Amino acid sequence: MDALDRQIIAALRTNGRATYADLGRQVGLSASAVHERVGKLESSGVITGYHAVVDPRLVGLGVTALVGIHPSDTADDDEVAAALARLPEVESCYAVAGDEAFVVKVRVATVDDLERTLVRLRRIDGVARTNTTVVLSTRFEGRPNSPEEPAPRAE
Amino acid sequence: MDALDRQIIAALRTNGRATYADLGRQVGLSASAVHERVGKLESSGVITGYHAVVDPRLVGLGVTALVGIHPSDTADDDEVAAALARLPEVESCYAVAGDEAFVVKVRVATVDDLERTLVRLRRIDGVARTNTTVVLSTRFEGRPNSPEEPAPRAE
DNA sequence: GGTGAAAGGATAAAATG
DNA sequence: CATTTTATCCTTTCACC
Repeated sequence: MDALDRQIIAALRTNGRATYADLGRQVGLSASAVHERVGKLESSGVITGYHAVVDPRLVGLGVTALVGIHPSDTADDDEVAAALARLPEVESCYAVAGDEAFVVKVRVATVDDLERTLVRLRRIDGVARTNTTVVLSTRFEGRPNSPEEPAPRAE
Repeated sequence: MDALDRQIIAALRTNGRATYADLGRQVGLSASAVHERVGKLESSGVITGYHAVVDPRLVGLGVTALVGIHPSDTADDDEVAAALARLPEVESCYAVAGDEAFVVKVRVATVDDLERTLVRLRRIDGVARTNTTVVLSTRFEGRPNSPEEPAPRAE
C-alpha cells in the first residue's frame, strides 16, 4: 500500500468503472501494472467491491430513516443482527456504543412502508424498542474521504 | 424503467464493474442493448455513479461515529450543511426530523482524531451541540435493497 | 426499442528486464 | 515490480430491423 495504491483507490472510489488504461494514465503507470495492483488490492480485501450508486427516489425508495434498536435484556446481538440482515429494507447496520445495540438505515417507498418495517423490526426477538429518526434530505452520502478529492459528485 | 432496467441496476449494484457483455448475458439482451439502456439510466440520473468500496480499517480509517448535530437558534441549515461538507471526515450527511438538524457519519483513524473532528464540528457556526454515537462494528453497509438479491456481498 | 457486425481498445496472462 | 507483447474479449458505433 504505497502512494500509487492510494491514488488508484481514490480514482476507483470516484469512478468505479474507470478502465485500467485510464487509471494508468491518471497515476502514470501502464495498464497492466495498474491491473496487477488492483488485483492485489481486491484479493487482500482492501477493495471489497464495486457498486453502482442509484438515486433512491428514482427507484421508488423515497423514504429513508435511521432507526436505533434497543435490545431486550435477553438479546443476542449476533442473532438480532442476522434478523436485521433478513429485512431487505435495512440497508446498513451498525453495532453501536450507548443504550442502543444497533443503528440501522432503512429505505422504503412510503411512510406506510416505514410503519410496516418498524413493526417488523420490533417483532424481532431481542428488540425491545426502536427509536426512529426520519431523514428529510440526504445532503451527501458515501463520499470518499480518504485522500484528496475535489468534488463529492461521482462520475 | 421496466423490469429489464431494474435487473440491470441490480446487477450493477452488486458488481459495478460488470461488462456490458456480462450484463447482457444476465438479462438476456445483447451488449449493445445493455449499453444503450445503461447510458439512458446514467443520463436520466437514475444511476449517479460507480464507486469502489474499500474496507475502512485497511485504509487507516478504523473509527466510525454517527454524530447528531443540534442547531443553534440562529442556524442556517444550508450553511451548516456546507460547512459539514468541507470536513473530509464527514462521509455522509442527512438532514433529519427531530431535535437534531443533521446526522452525519464520520470516519477517522483514531479516537484522538474523532475528538478533534468533534471540536471542529462544534465550532461550526449554527452548531450548538453534538451527540456522538461510536460505531463498534459495521455489520453490513450499503446493501442493494431494491430488487431481488441473493447475497449482500459484492463482486 | 432491439440485433449483429466491425474497428478500435481494453483485458489478462505470458515472458522479460 | 513494471514493461511489453499477444491473443482474446469487450466497447462503441452504425446500418438495419
